[in-house]
Amino acid sequence: MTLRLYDTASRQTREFESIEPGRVSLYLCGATVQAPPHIGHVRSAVAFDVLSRWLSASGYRVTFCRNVTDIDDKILAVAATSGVPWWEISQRNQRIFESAYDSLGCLPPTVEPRATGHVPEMIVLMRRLIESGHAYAVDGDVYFSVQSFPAYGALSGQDPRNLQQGESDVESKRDPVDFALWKRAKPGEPYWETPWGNGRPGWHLECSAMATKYLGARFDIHGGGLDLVFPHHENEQAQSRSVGDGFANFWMHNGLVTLGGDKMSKSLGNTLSVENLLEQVRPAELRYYLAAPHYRSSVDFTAASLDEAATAYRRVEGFVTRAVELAGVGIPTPLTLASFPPAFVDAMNDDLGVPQGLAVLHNTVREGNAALADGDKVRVATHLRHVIAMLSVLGLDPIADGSASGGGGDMRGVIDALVALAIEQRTAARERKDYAAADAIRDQLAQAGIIVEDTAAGARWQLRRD
RNA sequence: GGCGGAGUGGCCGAGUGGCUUAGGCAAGGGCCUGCAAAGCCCUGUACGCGGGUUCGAUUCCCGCCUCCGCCUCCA
Repeated sequence: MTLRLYDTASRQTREFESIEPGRVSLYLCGATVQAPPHIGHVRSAVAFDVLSRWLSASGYRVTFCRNVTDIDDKILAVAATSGVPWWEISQRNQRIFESAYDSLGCLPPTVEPRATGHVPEMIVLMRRLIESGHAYAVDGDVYFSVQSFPAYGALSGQDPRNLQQGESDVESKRDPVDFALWKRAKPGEPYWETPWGNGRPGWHLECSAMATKYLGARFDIHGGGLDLVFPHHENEQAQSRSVGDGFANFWMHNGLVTLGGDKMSKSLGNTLSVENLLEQVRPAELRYYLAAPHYRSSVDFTAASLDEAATAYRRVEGFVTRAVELAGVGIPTPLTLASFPPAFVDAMNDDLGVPQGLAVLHNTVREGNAALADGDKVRVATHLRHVIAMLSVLGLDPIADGSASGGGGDMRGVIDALVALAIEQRTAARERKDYAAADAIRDQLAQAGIIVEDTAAGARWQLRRD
């Protein structure tokens, strides 16, 4: 089976064929850096990171562009109320976003353009739009004329005539459904010079300009959260296609994270910050939680389901830890489709069927654990390779996390020696059947956060993970 | 009002016109263990409601109920 992906525009799962053989161009709407990331932001990042990893494993060279919206109304509003310059707000939050992406194992995009760095490209696009009659300038504002583009609404299934009232400051628009490409600067606001006056980029325009600059007039996949389909993506497509650019071939949208059934968003004030969640679980556990449900389904966050995901991940991690102890780590090779169990490949090729893929993963772990119990090194190694490959596509790597070596970081050597001493005494106690003494040692170690387990090959230990 | 999505066993979460009817978590039983832990084995027959099509529907069709998203900034 070859890769099939759900395309929002055609409302069906279609066979994926890249425009250029062996290469995939992917654009993802990143964040408006008005505040630190919440769990919904990173869910989107994780979903498209998995896509990007799967495309790579499938043999494509992926050019991944994820933008940063570093100027917009919200950022200016934060700046105004806090007294901090807008560029400091953007830059600070962008750094926090990047460190969140990083800690969750999202590979850095090929390019991460910022809106304010691409004003010349936006001016070029606006000029093309105005000259072709698809846009008009009024007193420094520039608007897109929706009526000039008959295909408007095709992506989202919206009929412009049925839209409820649009933006409030409509007096200068020719038609209420027209949207701003460029916004005139109000007194005291930052601005860039254009032939139509001083102002700043509209949100929709910047994505068209940046996607086209880095990926070309026509590219393979455009992604984002489901809440961006209308109006943002509809508008991007209208801007680019009305001047003859092919724009995105596939539109992919991840489902939203809800809290108590309601969408999590800044405007509702019900966000859960990544920072906060990472106080409750380790990054890999949060990553597992976010990656496990299908990317298009919505996820209703509860602390219990996050916990459950963490437990499930530890089961997999436990296998990797024990398997590495027995079989060692093989030399890492680049992933190809041959690196995975065929059932996993089928699952992923079917619109990134991570849930079914996880079923394969857990079955492989169970077989691996059985092989471990048999002390069958060859079978253990085979299953370990598969498990590591599957985890890698999901952006999870217990070995690099240090978990597979029991944790402890730089102090590992010291701790190892100390614990070995205690375990030696406990083993001696067990041999003379002084179980009270043996259990006392185990309890004391447990209080120090060290879990001791007896196995056929002797006692092993690891740091408690909670 | 318009457009779209969802309701699955105690919970999370896939999927399918019938075939061994995912997977995880939790629970109970068993094996292993000095006892644990981890692991392995076994158990659990669910698909919002009402009709219809069919030999047979959770899966298709119709109606209904409930919930969510978008139509304004939003991953």
